[in-house]
Amino acid sequence: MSSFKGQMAEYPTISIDRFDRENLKARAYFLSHCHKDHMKGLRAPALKRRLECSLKVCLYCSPVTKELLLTSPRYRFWEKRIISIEIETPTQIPLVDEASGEKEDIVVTLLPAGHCPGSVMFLFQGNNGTVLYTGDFRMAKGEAARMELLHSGGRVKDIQSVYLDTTFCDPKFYQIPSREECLRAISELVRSWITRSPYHVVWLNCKAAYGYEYLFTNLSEEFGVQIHVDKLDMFRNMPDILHHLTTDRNTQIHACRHPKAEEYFHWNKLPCGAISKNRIPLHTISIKPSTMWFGERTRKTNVIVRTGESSYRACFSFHSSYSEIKDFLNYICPVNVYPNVIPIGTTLDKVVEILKPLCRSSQSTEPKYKPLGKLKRARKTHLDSEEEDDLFDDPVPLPLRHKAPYQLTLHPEVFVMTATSQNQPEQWRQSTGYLKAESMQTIPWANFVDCEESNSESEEELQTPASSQEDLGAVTQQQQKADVEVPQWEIFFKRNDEITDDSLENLPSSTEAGGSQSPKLLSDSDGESTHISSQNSSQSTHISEQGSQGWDSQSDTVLLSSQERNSGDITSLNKSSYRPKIKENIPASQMEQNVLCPRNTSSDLKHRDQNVKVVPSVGEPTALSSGKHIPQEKRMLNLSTNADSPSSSDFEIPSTPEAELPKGEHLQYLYEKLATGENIVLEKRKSSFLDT
DNA sequence: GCGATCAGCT
DNA sequence: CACAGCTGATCGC
Repeated sequence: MSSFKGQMAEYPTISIDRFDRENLKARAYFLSHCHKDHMKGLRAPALKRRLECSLKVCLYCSPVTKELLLTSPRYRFWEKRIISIEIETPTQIPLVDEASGEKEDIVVTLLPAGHCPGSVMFLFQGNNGTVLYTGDFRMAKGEAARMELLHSGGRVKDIQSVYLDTTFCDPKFYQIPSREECLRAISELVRSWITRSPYHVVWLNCKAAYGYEYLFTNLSEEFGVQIHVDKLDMFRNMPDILHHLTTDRNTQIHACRHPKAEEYFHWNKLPCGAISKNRIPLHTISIKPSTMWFGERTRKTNVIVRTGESSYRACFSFHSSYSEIKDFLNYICPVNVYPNVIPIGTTLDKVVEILKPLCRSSQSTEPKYKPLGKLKRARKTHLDSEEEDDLFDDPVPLPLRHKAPYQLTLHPEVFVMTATSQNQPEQWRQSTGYLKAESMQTIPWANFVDCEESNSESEEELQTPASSQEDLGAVTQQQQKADVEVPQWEIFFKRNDEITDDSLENLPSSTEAGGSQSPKLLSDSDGESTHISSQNSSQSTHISEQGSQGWDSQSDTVLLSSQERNSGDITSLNKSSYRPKIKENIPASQMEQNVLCPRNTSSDLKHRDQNVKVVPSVGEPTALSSGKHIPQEKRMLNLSTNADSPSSSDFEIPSTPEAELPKGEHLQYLYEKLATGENIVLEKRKSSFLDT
């Protein structure tokens, strides 16, 4: 639960994720995602009054967050005051004190946070330095290195402070199984059940919160059935989610809810009341997504745990694990870090004690070595100087700014005038790291999941199902093709530890992985659940059978490697495909928007290499960022036919660092590619614009 | 009646 | 396991 008070030391005139008390006088508001604990005061009378008395104060958030927020009537009054900002698009925002007229500008960039639909981190750049507010986030190891806008001139930006999601910043949460690992396990459990008969149904016992959508969409995609939910109104403009959901109870996968759901389930009744189909009783299992973790010295265990005859708990986390948090912070290496969350059972001091050593101030004055090239951290950089670095002044060839961001200036008054078009963006960039199952499997040898799950009921499905192997093959090909077309520039950001970790050496061959070496993902635990968090006894019984097998029998490092091995998957998962789209509606306001949003800021900010002199139209800003340049008509076709959203991966997003580790010759090849990468990328960019 | 807060429960 | 959020009780306006 966030204990962030809303204000950052560097920019106290803006408020983020808190809207009460001192935040009532903020010059601008920011909402990182649509979870209630980040919306405190957002619909309180005090803020409502503030809004009525002010002409300029606005709320800034991602397009998806805006849509979700405005779905609720209680927040409708914000409608004219919300300005959505495209992901990864540095945007200048005026901060005006309406009493004095005093004004300063700040540039904000929204970065996908992987927490729930629409969730973002905010990167602020202004006169008081660059700061990053993470909101709630889940980022896999190595993922920060692939966020282009965290970099400048080939290096990590000089970030003064990070306001960090420390929900799991405790060594006991050392590892949380990767998203795709969990998804795969759940998927296999679902498969093992619903393929038995049309009367075998699964109830996903999810909490009332955004964040499970990628589970729904992936299961729906995989099994070709829609997920039954209570409400889908909020997704009406996000076909990629909407098409996987239904309010029709006649489906084999349910995620509906009811206050007495548990009681219902006890009587074999679904929360929606369904109990039979064609007068034949349903056979139901429940799967409850829960956070499971593994301490540093805890052996890996199952991702799915059986908690009753028909009840399962499946690993699922919206937040980064301890090691993911540390990896992230270590990479960013800010001067200061401020925890947003003090997990119960720990203290601010303890959290800071963990995090401080990863910050610059506590490290040697020598710049930290990063394989990327030399660091130029020593110098205090401001917006200007920071962005002025020559693209090629580093020893290693540097990538282009592939995602050359647009720079917009948003003025509230402009927004009001363009509210109509703002409300109907035609294509959204999903701000969360959502994924399709296929997209996880980008690298052939990274694909064996260290864990296969088997239904304890009987069938030992240790082998990767044929279907997923086929998927894998297809994706792999695609990815390899992408590798050729797109410089995998992030390899230059690869850290030493990533390269030298044991993920390569210990990576089982595919046959190994598919065979006896696969640990179980599932275990019976009827009633007890301590085996997951504890490092002891009861767990070891589950582990022991794994302990005699291959890498699982190795020590802690191997345990960790299972996570690392998968982290790349996470990335591709996060980045690749989940892009809810707003239905197309590109009105004349497109032009209007171009007129109303003068691109007058690039010069101010000297984002030299990011300085694209085109303002995206409201409806079509992301052809570039989504890495696709499908003619508009085609895209519309896509929308109207199938949500089979172009599992379009971000063309510039590589897959896993671990998975991606190229062999020597491949590396050489990539370097060569990089040298010529500019043209490729520029062409893509241009064609994107042309498409609009 | 509404909001804020807290306990209880998932 | 913790999370996110609901319900219901209580209190104050």
